[in-house]
Amino acid sequence: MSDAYEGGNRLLDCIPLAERSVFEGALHTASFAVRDLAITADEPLCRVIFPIDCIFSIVALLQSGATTEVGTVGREGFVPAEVVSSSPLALRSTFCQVPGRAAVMERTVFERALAAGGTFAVLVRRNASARLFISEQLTACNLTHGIVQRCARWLLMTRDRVGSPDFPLTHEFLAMMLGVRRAGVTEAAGHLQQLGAIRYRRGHISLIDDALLTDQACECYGATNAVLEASLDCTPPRETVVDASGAAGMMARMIEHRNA
Amino acid sequence: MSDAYEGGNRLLDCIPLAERSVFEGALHTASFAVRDLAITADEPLCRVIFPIDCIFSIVALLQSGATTEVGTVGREGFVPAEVVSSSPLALRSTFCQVPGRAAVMERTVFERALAAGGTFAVLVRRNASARLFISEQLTACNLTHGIVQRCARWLLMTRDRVGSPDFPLTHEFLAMMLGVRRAGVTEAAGHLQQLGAIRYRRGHISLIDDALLTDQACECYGATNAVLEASLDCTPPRETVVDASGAAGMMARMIEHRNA
DNA sequence: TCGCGTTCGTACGAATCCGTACTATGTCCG
DNA sequence: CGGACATAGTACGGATTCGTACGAACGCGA
Repeated sequence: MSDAYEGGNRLLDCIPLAERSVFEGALHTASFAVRDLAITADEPLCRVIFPIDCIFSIVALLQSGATTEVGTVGREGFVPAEVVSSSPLALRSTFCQVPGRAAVMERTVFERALAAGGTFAVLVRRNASARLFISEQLTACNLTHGIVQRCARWLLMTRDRVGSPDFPLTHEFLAMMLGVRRAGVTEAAGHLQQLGAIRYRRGHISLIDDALLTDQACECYGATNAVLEASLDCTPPRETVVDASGAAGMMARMIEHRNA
Repeated sequence: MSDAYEGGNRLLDCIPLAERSVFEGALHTASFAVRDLAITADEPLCRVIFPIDCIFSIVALLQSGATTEVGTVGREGFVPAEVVSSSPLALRSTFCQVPGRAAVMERTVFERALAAGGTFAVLVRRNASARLFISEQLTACNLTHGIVQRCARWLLMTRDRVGSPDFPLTHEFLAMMLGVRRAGVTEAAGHLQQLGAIRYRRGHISLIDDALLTDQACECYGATNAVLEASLDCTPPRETVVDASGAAGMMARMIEHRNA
C-alpha cells in the first residue's frame, strides 16, 4: 500500500537515474479502487499522482448534475495538471476509473523537483501542454463526431493507458464518460460488436480487432496520441511534435478564406 | 505598426515595473486584421503575442474540413500557450477574430523572462493552467448545452475580452466559432434579440441587456471567467482560485455514487 | 439452488440540430 | 442610381440523440 516506487509510470521512467535523487525516497505507491476520489476540486492540492497501471478521469460537474469526463490520465502523465502553476487549490475533481497502483509524491517535493529544472521539469511542462492540446481536440470532437466514433476513440485511448485490450467497463460508466445516455452506449457498443471490433460481456470489454476499431474511431484518437507520444519522447535533444490535424491544409484554407 | 509597448495587456501590466527590464525594448506592438493567421500549426514557434485590444481564436481543423474554435485569447493572456513547454513547433493555428493591436515578443526573450522566474513566470504559468481549465469546461459545454446557451456564452466572453458591448460579428463567423450551422446562429441570435438581450444589425452586434443575456448563457461563462480573473490576481501573496462549478456538490455526488 | 440486484437490450415519441436551398435586405461601389 | 455582393431570414425533410421506460439475462450471495 505504501511501497517505494519501482517504475511503471512512463513519465517518471524517462527521468535519468542521476536526476532522480531529487525525489528519492519521497515517492510511494498507493492503490486506487474504482470511483476513488483522488483529487477534490476546491480543496488544497497537496499531492501529485503518477499512475502506474490505473487510470484517472478528470471530470466537470455541471449545474444540471451531470458529470462529464474532460480529461483522462494514465501511466503517461500525472494529475492534477494545475500543480505546475502553483495553484494552492485543485481546480477539478479527479477519480479512479480503472483500478490499480500509482506513485504518489508530496506537492512540496514536486515543486522542488520542478524548480530544479532538468528533464523532470521539461517532461512535466510538455505533458501539461499535451493535456491542453488533447482537451482542445476533445472540445472539437464532442461537437463534430457521433457517439460511435467517440465511443471507439475512448476505448482505444483507454486501452493504450491501461496497457491491455481487455478491461472492466460498464455501459453506464462509459455513458457518464462520454456525456451521453446509457442506452446510447449500448447501441454504439452493439454496433461495434456486430462489426467484430469488440466483445462485451457484462461489465467487461475486450478489443479484438484494432484495425476495425480504429476505422470506426474518429481522427481525434490519432491526433491526441501523436502529441502525447511526442511529449514523452526524450531521446533526441530537440523533439519534434507532430500535429496530426494537418496544419498545412489549415493555412491554405485560412488564406483562401481571407482572400475570398 | 512597430511602436514600443505602452500597456494594455492585462497580464503584462501585472508585472512589477522593476521586473520589466527583462524584456525592455524587446516588446513591440503590431496590428492584426480579421482572419490574419497569427500562428500556424506545425511551423516554428518564434514569437509570443500578447493581445491589447484584439482577440485571437485557437482553432482545430478536422478531417471533414470543418474548423472549430477550441480557445479564445484576448488582453487577459497570450498565444500560443505551448510556448511554456518549449515546444519548437506551434501545435495549433491561431488567427485574429477581432482586429486590433497586440504586443509581440520574440520567443527567445519570452523564454529568458520565464527562466528568470518572478511574477512573469507565475502569471504565465497560471494563465496556461487557466487555459486548460477553460478548454475542459468547453469540452463539457459542447456536450451538454444548446446553441442558444453557447451563443450567449460566447458573446459574453467576447465582450469581456474586447472590452466593449459592441463589436463587429457576422452569423457566418459565429457559426464557425461555435461549430454549428450558420442558420442555427440566425435562429439563436433571433431568439436572443426577441428577448431584448442583444441587437443585431448586419455584421454588427450590441449587447444591450447583461442580465437577460447572462440568464440565457450557460454556467460555463461564469465558471471560466472566475478562473481567468483569479489567474490574473496578483495582489495577495497567495491567490485563491475559485472553481465556480461547485466541487463540494461534486464530492458529495461521488461519495454517494460510490456508496450506492 | 434460488432470489435479487446489476447490467444490458430494446422501444418510441419528442426535441434538437443538420443539410440544403431559396429569398430578402443591407451595403458597397461603379 | 443601380448592379453586385455580402449578410441575414426562413423553410423542410432527415438524421441523431434524448428522455424514459420496460423487460431480459447474467452473476453474486444467502
